[in-house]
Amino acid sequence: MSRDDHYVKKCPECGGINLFWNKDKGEIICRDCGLVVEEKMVEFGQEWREFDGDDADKRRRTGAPITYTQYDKGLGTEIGRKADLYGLDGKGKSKFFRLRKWQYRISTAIERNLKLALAELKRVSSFLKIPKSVEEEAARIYTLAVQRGLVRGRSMESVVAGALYAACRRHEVPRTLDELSESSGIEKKEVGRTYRFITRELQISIMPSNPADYIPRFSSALKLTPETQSKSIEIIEQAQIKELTSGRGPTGIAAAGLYVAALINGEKRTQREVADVAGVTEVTIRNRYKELLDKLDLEKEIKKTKKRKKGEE
DNA sequence: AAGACGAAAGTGGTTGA
DNA sequence: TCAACAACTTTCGTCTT
Repeated sequence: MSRDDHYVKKCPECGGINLFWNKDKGEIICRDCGLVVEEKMVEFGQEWREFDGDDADKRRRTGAPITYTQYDKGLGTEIGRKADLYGLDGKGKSKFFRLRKWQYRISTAIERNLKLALAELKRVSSFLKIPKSVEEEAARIYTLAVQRGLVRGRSMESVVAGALYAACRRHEVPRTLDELSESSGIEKKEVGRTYRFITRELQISIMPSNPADYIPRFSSALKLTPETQSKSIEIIEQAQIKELTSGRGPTGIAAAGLYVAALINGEKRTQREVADVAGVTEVTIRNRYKELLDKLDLEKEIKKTKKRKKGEE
């Protein structure tokens, strides 16, 4: 598994192929649109299995997280090469062996943990119908988290949920915290907390999620037509232009946009129904909805469809 | 009777001193 | 570390369809 296989060759934003891999910062940037395609690239091969023998001339990876963002490639202390023994006195040697024993213990513990965690991750992501690529990203994030010892004091499940949430966000196929919470059995608060914690600790930067990303899922859950779906995305885009979206919860905006779009296309859903699939309350939908009506001239359109409906009868 | 509306009080998280 | 603050929720009474 070479590292390159995992990473997109095309910019997901503009489709450009003019990607620039900045090895020092460990990120891939699209030169056409400036999107940071991948950051904090890490080798995710299975090398952690390999440091048992002394013969290996390969890089050891135990314990320390290896990111390309740090000047010394992570904590970077590599224990285990015979060559390192030269010039050590007795004390030095015993220290060497002690450290290596530790390294061994840590590594097997990590391995065990990973096995369990990846099973859990698989379960949750299949429950939520999360794409394979996102699942893999989550696995990477989780692996990093264990290697850094971020799981200590937290349940494995909650870290898995947090990693998944982060992966979904990064791939712009967001799931709500409620959904993660329901499928993993971890409290919503806790999922959010670990999410914030691991993204901060691993320095994974995540764009604020776009309300439009939620539309396809909500829309199909409500059995709305594709026309309504694209209408709602249109509405949300307009809302973003008028800066109605900043600081607001994206799910609320998505819900309100969908609600209005359904109204306009004469596929009315109740606020309750929309609120349920979006995981917000009717009140929030009402507030966003009101703002949308105020700032975007949507009332005309709604009246239009109402009249049209009357005429049909 | 169900849905939509809006006021008021409460919750959890962020921010800035 | 604490208080102010914004967004969102819960609850509840009233209006509309």
